[in-house]
Amino acid sequence: MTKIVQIKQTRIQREKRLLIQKAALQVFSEFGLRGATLDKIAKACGLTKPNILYYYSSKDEIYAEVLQSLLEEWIRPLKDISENGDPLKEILKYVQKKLTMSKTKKQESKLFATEILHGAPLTQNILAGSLKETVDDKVKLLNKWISEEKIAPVDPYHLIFSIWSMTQHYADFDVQVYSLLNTKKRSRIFQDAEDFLLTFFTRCLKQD
Amino acid sequence: MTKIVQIKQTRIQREKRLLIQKAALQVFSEFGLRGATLDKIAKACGLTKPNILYYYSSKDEIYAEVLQSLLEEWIRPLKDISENGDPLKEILKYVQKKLTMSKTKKQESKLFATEILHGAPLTQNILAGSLKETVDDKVKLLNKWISEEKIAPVDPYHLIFSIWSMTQHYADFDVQVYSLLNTKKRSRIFQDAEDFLLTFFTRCLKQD
DNA sequence: TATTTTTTTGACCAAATGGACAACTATTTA
DNA sequence: TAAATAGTTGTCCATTTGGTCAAAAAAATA
Repeated sequence: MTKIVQIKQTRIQREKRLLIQKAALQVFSEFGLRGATLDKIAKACGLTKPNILYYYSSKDEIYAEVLQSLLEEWIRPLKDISENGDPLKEILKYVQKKLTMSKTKKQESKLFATEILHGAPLTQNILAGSLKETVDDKVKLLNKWISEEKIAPVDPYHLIFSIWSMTQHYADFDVQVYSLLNTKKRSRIFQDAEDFLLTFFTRCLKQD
Repeated sequence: MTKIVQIKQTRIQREKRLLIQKAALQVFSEFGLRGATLDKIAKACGLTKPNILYYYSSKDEIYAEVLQSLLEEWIRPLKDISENGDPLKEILKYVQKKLTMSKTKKQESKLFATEILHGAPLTQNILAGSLKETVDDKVKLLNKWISEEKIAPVDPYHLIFSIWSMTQHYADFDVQVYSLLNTKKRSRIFQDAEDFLLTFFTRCLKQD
């Protein structure tokens, strides 16, 4: 008796898996892993619960896959900071990219935040692995720029943390941010945020 | 028939309610509202589940009370920014206070973050109410300082957001922060963070 | 078009969980 | 110390929820 392993996905499998992932991202980011239910995901994508379980063997597997595909995307922009560009410009470009992600990938940001907040049970190895590698690499670059007096001296690790926290704040804490701004400022929030952040980091890093 | 309403709490009630609140904070901050179970809370404080429900009528009520008492404490430091002190010093003092809270009140920070992240169902009115009042008040003060040229011009709302996000990051994302730092830097993380933040805000706000 | 394979679903199950309650114990008060 | 009140718990229940399964429907293939 041979076990038959399906290698190639059918068209329907590709479509439905994507559909489920999208719905799952939405539901997980709103309710967290434990607050999300298969029924909610099912409703969100218009499939039945058993049908979802035909494509994924468990809720946890869906979560793991959604998180996995998010993580790669999440780390990527950091890698783009280039040794060759103008140091300050490269950093500001990164800030802008992260801020844009907060605007356009709010669900992803929230899901990531929830995961880390609750101890990163599925992400720890990635944090300590490929993310740490990339961060260490960029820390070296930042230190080089500092020693060459191309940017003002700061702790590069904490500089990176500050970029992450300030930009992601606009996605993760959007409810708070919106609550505190009046209608006028609310409509130009990302514009204002960009102005603020660019000014901020420029003042802090500019070498005079 | 008269309905008897108990006004004064007994000693045991005070003690046990506090015990439950402490345990609940711990469990809620780790698992979120939906991930936390009465059994977990019961175990964490060494009481039985029915016993907990003798003091609180539901899980949601416990959550609401824990969150409520946290919120007041959370907002308070902002109020301490004084019109009378030296502007830059007042702001830096606030940064320091918030950073200290991230160190000593990690659970509170995480619980607050989770609540906001998931739409602040129980907090929205407070955000839009007393917090907004306080923020608006301080925004006025910051604008005054700017117009008097005592600090450099920045958007005061976003300045406040930046303080919140950067300081709270060390509590909420501790797992990530720790994963990325080596042992040596890990042990002086809050020291380094303080140095970084004070330098950062000084460079950004100093009027020359 | 007949056959095989993939996809879908209604009905069902077991475990987890929030909560009720009556009986019992400990504490307070008169 | 007796009566009243407050506190505690074992047991039970209903709902929610992750997941199963066999049978039906749809799609792909020969």
